[in-house]
Amino acid sequence: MKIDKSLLTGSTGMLILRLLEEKEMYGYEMIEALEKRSDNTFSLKAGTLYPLLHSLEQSGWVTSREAEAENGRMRKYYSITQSGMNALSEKRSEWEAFSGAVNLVLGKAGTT
Amino acid sequence: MKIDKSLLTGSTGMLILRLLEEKEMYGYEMIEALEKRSDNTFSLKAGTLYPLLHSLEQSGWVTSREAEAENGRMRKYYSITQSGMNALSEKRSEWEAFSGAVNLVLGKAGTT
DNA sequence: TGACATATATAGATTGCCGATATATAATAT
DNA sequence: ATATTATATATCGGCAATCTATATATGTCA
Repeated sequence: MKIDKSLLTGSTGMLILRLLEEKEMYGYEMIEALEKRSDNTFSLKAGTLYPLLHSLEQSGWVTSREAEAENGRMRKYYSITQSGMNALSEKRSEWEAFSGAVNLVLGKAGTT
Repeated sequence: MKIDKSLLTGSTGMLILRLLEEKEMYGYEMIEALEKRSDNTFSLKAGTLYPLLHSLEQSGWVTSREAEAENGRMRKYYSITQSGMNALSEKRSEWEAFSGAVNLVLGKAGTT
């Protein structure tokens, strides 16, 4: 099914932080990981991700290092910081509250 | 808790249609109803709602009629159309897919 | 009378994401 | 050898959704 893009708004940063909570990753890798882990529901665009990573770094939620991959390519690896973990935790709570409230309005039972 | 506004993006139309599915309502009433039914999580602003209602009407998903309330005030009552019900059903499915995918990435169990 | 709640409306600003485009290298196909 | 595709990062312009601020008008209460 085609998801209205605007539904995604605001949650992308949280999803990226969540990926980095598990392991260090580089941008391109995140796009594929997000697609796979969401059962092909999300396909984050490069034009969305890279600026977002820069803003996450500016916020101090992630740090980056450049490194050469086995194949000789240069990649920029991102890791989550402690501050980023706190932010993720906060965003998780917001998501719980938000989705719970939507479900309340929609009239679905037991989804808090 | 303070919900990041951008989380709401794209779902507001669905929530309004959902309210109108139950009964005819006027704008101001919807703001209060949404606030109440979401446990004070959502507080839709008038500057968001009224333009949204106009666009829902333009899409043919709602119709409006002006009527005088008991107190003599003029109100604009909105009702959902058949086409609006179809749209709501579609948006519900999108919401299920979207929130399910977010929960997949977040790593919560059993939230499809 | 003045303040506040009710009720609808529009304009301007902000934000988040996408599409398009650019650059560069590695892998694969012809 | 050369062309195409996949990998990898990046920026810019634009659109859509929401908010803030503002405007207008009426009813209610102190």
